[in-house]
Amino acid sequence: MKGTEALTTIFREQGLRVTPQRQAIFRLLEGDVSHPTVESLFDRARADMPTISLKTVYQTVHDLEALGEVRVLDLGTGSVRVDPNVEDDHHHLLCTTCGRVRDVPVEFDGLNVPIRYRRDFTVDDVQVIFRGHCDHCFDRT
Amino acid sequence: MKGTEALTTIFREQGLRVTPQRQAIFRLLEGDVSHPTVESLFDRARADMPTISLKTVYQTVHDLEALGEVRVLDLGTGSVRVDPNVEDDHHHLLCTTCGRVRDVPVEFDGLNVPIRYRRDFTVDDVQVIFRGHCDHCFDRT
DNA sequence: ACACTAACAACAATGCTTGTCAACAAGCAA
DNA sequence: TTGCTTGTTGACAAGCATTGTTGTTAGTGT
Ligand SMILES: [Mn+2]
Ligand SMILES: [Mn+2]
Ligand SMILES: [Zn+2]
Ligand SMILES: [Zn+2]
Repeated sequence: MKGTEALTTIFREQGLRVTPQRQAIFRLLEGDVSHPTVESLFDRARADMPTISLKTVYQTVHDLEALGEVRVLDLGTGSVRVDPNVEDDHHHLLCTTCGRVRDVPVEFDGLNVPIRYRRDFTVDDVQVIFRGHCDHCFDRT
Repeated sequence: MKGTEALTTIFREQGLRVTPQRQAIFRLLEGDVSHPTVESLFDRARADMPTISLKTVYQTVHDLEALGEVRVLDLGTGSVRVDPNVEDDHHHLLCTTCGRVRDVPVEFDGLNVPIRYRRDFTVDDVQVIFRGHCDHCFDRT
């Protein structure tokens, strides 16, 4: 994801307005590697802006997604995760106990559909989810 | 997934009761490769049993899942899919337009987390989703 | 400063899934 | 068979994440 100033320019170019709410969300997302839920962004934004609404956070996240500045991930945890890392092609490690998400770079080759199963189908995107437990949660079993 | 008679035995062994509703669902799932939603199972079951409730279908699907007879997949389509194919280790091809799901056998090697990213983490399961479009939907673009 | 209109907060509504509970029926033993 | 025990059913309400609605506010280009 680009920086706040760059995003400001991009938003204006698209006819989108840059509000204090949106700037707050830009700042929260910049460099965040935690893959936060929208709700958690909302909670953190509310610390500074008590009147910001959840809808506004959703709205801004979707706008960022439409501009390719974030990716919205559904890892099957019930709520969606926002990933500002769109620069590196990567997959995800998910702790099914605490819900923490970690990036995994794409280092394995050969991840594609065998040709005979590709028949009648065009693949646009591959999502890989490694599910398991981080050591912190593993110890507490 | 095992056959209806085998499932009947297994359910009774577990202290679960085998009702006409459950047998109807067993029959619907047997050999179904469409990865149906619970709602679609419900609709089909209702054809024969007009009074069956959606809750009952969810209940039975979850019981089957607990016994390892089906897998419940969340492919990010809004509702969950039921997969009676637990015999073959496989991944999925999803058409993001029509929602159709197809199996893809695991033929690629090397699908694992690079060692240095595996640190502090134990991987239990890998889910791969290939998203794209089937030819039928591709033509209508 | 002005006018135009996107974005805001508040609130209601949606869609999928689960909780509650009284009536029911499957399974088992006598 | 018969009756008892207990899991299951169906109807309805509730939960949770996300989106729709709406009158009002405020960002933007002029
Ligand atoms: Mn990521
Ligand atoms: Mn499958
Ligand atoms: Zn954990
Ligand atoms: Zn399709």
